[in-house]
Amino acid sequence: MVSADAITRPADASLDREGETLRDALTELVRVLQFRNRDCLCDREISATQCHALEAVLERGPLTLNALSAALYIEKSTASRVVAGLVKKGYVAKTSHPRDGRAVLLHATETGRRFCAEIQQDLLADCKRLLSDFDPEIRAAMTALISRMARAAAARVDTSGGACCTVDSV
Amino acid sequence: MVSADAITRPADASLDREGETLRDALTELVRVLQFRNRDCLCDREISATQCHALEAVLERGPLTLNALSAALYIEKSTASRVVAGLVKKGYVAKTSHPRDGRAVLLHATETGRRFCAEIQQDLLADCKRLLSDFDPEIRAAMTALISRMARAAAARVDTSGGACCTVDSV
DNA sequence: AAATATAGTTGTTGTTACCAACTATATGGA
DNA sequence: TCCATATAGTTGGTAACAACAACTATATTT
Repeated sequence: MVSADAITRPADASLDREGETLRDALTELVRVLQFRNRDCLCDREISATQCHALEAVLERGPLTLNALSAALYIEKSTASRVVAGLVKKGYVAKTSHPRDGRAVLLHATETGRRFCAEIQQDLLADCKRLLSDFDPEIRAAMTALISRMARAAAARVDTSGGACCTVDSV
Repeated sequence: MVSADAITRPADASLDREGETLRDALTELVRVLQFRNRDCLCDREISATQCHALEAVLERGPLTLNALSAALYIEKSTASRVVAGLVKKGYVAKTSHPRDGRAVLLHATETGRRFCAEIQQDLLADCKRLLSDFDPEIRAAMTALISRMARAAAARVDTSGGACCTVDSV
């Protein structure tokens, strides 16, 4: 359906069409995944943001709060409270920074590590189910590309402190 | 549903690996897009959810509140308040349902339509910029995949009105 | 040593989202 | 017909998330 036709057409037309498809699909996907995350996580009494924070702490080693807030694109005050929740649940521990008395270093606890692994396992199963519909070669290319897309999208985001514009509520 | 042994999977290891990549990329993508949406929309003093609701009303014609909440996977009370915001801003109008005195029909106003088109245009530009980095054939495959993924993910979500903790799909 | 900058915390507000309780209309059965 | 039950939306209450602002405590620079 897309193969020969798309190539003979002007690149612009297919880009337009694909852009629309992508936009709509991404909109829907984000919405669905938000929902799925809520659904999957609330069982375990952890929120999506807390889960992201836990993952970030695990993946990127000991982190300061500032680094975490940058990684999640959220304000440091939000990060502070999210982390407070994780600490209360025993998934994350704070230690003081060896070289900076103001700063805090966040570590995942062993419980936190196991807990996160469980969740990751579930999400992995979900992703594998999704992927298993596709041919192996295509699958590999596509995952690589989505990954690249995520990075590209991330790169374009202005992470300057999660600053928004005027939040003038109507 | 097809049981695992009914299908011969030649590349289980690669599926594992790709599943992980996909999971991580999706996590990041969702986060980035949430942020982008916030950032892009707050300019215009509309929230992501309100925007989704407006889109849904536009795309699916006159909708009842129940239908809207199903489309967005949110509780009807949430939908009610989100719509209240849109009505206050003049983007959506309520009319009474011709055949059901309890129900309400939601229409987008002309202002709402134009407003949504603007936003969609911006997001489209964004998606096109993203896509333009890739080769046309790959691009097409990628959009198709994301589109399909969104549908697949949506299909697996329990849309029974935003109910939480109904994880049967693991 | 004083001024300035930075890391986190806390106060406050607004949105989103849930569940529960409620009102008003519809529908089905006795 | 009339009452019971179901359904469509709204409102109350609560909690999480996320923003900005103001604050404390430590670092750094002048």
